[in-house]
Amino acid sequence: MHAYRTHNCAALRQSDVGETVRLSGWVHNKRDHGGVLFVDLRDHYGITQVVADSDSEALPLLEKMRLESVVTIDGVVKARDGAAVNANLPTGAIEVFARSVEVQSRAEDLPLIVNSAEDYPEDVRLKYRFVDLRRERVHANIMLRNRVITSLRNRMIEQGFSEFQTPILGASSPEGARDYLVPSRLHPGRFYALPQAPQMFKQLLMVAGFDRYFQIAPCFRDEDLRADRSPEFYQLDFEMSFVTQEDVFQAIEPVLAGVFAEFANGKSVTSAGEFPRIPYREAMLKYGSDKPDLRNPLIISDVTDHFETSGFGLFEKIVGGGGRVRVVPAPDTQDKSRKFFDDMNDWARKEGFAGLGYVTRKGGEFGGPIAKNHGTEGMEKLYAELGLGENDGLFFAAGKEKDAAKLAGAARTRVAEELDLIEKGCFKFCWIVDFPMFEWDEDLKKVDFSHNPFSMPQGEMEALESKDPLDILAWQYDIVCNGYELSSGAIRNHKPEIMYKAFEIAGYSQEEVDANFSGMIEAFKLGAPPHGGSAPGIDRIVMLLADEPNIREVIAFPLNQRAQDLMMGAPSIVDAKQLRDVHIQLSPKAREAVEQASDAEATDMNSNATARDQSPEGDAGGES
RNA sequence: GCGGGUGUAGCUCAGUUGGUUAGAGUAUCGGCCUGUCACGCCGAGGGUCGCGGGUUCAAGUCCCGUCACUCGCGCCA
Repeated sequence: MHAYRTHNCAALRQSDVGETVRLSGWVHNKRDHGGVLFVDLRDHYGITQVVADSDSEALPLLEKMRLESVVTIDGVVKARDGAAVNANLPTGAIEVFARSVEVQSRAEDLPLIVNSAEDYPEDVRLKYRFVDLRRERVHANIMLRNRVITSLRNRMIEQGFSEFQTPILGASSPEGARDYLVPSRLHPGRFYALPQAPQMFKQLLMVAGFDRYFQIAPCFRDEDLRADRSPEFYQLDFEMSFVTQEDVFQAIEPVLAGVFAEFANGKSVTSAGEFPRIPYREAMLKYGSDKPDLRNPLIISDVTDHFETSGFGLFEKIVGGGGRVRVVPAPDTQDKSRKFFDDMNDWARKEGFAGLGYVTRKGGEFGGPIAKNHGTEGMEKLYAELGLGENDGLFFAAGKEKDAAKLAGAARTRVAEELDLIEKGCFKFCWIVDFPMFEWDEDLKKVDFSHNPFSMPQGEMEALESKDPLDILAWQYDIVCNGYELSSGAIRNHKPEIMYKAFEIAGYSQEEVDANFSGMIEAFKLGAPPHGGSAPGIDRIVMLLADEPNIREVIAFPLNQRAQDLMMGAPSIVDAKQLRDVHIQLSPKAREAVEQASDAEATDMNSNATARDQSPEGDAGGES
């Protein structure tokens, strides 16, 4: 007989009755009836009820066994009597009568309870993640993640992509997010950077002639976190040669639509080939966002021209100053109280906006200060143009175009949530296309890249030379699903002269470009195919499929919101020798912080830090 | 960096206008119980009310500061 098990904890059925079996697992739950004891034995696969009574030598041992101890049970499979059958359990028709038990590992008092769906504070969950991961929901999430990644990989291979690995220790790039830096021992004063994305390398793979690359790529960004943002995350990174934007869309839509349909659990999914394409400017107007949630039926409209001359002075002033007025409909709000509308305004102010105006309409009757000042005739004209009914309210966002769009976008989401208008049970995809190549940087008073500087401008060199930079669009696109940005991608700029020109428009000299991006520029001078790609975020895909509001729920060992690993104590204090090895000296401020932390950890037994941190010699922990 | 929320037993939470010895559930320990599956019943232990300061005869409760976690903004694809 196998040392630990003949079956897993989900395997046994009616047909196994009478078999002598050996099961191993965790003590999930116990029900002690004095003369008879029930133990729910759990492993990765499921739960089997183990029973022991006074005829079994296992009884006294099992009685004393704490929850989450690991045991091996030898016993016999018995059928359960009719009333005792548990229909909720796949193994519910049988139980294992325990003859003997071997204790593999005794559990002490638990910091959180595995057999409960109770919500625990995240710091407790993350510090004891190995226990947390035993719980049904997170365990299922991590397994879903595994299946999603396997499916993505297979689908990419089916599409003719090959998987490659790219370096983790790379060069720092001044573009984009802050890098995680790694000091170099062999090269004093120099640093590696962890990849924000394998951007350069995947493009170089195209230059190297591999044609279709993909990778389940780890990416790192040293920026502040959000519920849907982790400092380390995985992307389905891919790149293709000799393709147009359309080719990229046709390659990836079946992969995403396919994997979502596979794991959507009954939810509907936008079909491959039917992802709507929404130009960036249209998205900003109609949805007030470049990642619109298309489950939300509300559409924003621009009504600026109605308020050029209006009795409503505030809007007239904003419009006169070049601002815009955007509106979000609030359909069928005839029964909503004044408080509903005032609360929306309070919410907008709390979010840092100037305020959210509103008009009520109940049975055709307009209400609210804007309607009063603007006049019934003006309001009717406005409503007719927008196609609104006699019970539809209207929220107003006014200000500079960017602010008005942003407020309208936030209000669109808020109104739809309040009125419960968001369609359920579906995944709605879209492409956001035609991103502007450049934007006006208000702080630096100059033109700058609005997104990725390595995207090909639409119209290429001719556009750069002849058009207003702010009117130039890029072959750049995002995939959005239910309001989450799943990926961004582009047809790359593979022509050095166009790249120099684009950087010149953004105020960078050829020397600066050469200094920062010499590797790629050199490559493009030695025969580069036109190429493009994208990189859907895997954590976000799993998060959507698992219907989780937080990315950490689908990562086995996530960092907390301050980018710490509460279980292993990262980032940790390192000893002086390690610092010397990599030619690093701490600033006075850093040294002070380290000393304070060491003192605090030495005295504070409630500290989250592990004992390892306290060892000044640094020789106590790890596997080195 | 900024704003919101939270912080009371190992864990989840309650705690009134400031007023007796800070409660419940769960976990743990002890006792009872032969058919439960969130088993049930009886009992016990377990508290620096995040921390520091202040107001007061009296603070979990009010005020100031601070720390931690979290959500959002800034930042970031």
